Amino acid sequence: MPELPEVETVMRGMRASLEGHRIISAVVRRPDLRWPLPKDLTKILNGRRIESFRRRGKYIFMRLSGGMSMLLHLGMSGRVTLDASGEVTLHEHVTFTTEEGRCFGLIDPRRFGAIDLVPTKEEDSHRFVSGMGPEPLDPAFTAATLAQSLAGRRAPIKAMLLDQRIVAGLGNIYVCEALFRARIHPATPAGILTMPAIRRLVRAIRAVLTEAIAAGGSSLRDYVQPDGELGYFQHAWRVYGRAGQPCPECPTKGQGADGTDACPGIVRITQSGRSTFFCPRLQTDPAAS
DNA sequence: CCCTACCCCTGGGGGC
DNA sequence: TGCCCCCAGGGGTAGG
Repeated sequence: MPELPEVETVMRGMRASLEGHRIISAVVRRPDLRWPLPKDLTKILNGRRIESFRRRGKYIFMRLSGGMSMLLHLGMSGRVTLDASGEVTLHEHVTFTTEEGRCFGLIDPRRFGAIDLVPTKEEDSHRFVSGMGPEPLDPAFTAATLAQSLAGRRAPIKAMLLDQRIVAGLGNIYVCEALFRARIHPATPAGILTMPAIRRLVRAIRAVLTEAIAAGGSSLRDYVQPDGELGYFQHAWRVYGRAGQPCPECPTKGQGADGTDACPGIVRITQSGRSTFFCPRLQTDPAAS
């Protein structure tokens, strides 16, 4: 679940309360997450100092003393607790304690999340992140590079943007929101997008992610910030989860002298098994005209 | 290579 | 109240 803004928020929360701490215990209650946890996780982590944090796409690297990094992925339902009392809750599969007296744990009911260890020097060649596309908030992510990645592709732009090899960190919510802001129909074959459309798309992706991070992410069923605060970007969604509701940017009702321009409201369709939300009036389908 | 369908897993919500 | 079906933020793999 958590997409880039939520992962960024989680990472910042961890950084604020854990940087500089020394891990003195790691308790594994369930090793069977998306992949089995490293067998000697506890032994390897014990005694290491938490030096810094880094996010790549939807993954968090926690850099530890001794040149070791712990890689963390939250899957669909993953959450990090930062609980000074150390109280363990249901589905808290791993719990760490620091010398400074703080506990942090991974809660993940669906267990699609993952934890792995990698030498810090080899972070970028870890199989989870090698082959990942550019960071969308990095200057290296431009209309030119995105156009190059989309050239010749016939898959819908929605599916392309969910592909982490094209651009890192986007998920279902922010792809829907970015396509709406860019006025692009989600079913448009990626390769036929014009350069102006791709430029709008890059701007829209940057804007929606930046705004969402500033809001502390979107609080969904499972996700809250590590400090327990709620992100509030879900109130800023314009199309996601709003099927049947009026489009926030179309005139309401009875527009145009003959009424032909009326907006039917936000529509939900299914693309490769996942829900897509869009405004059929503003996000025009090139195949329909 | 490209693309779709399906699978992993648990829980919440709506309809009956 | 209970049950059953659908749905959910991700992503890897198998197969056409």
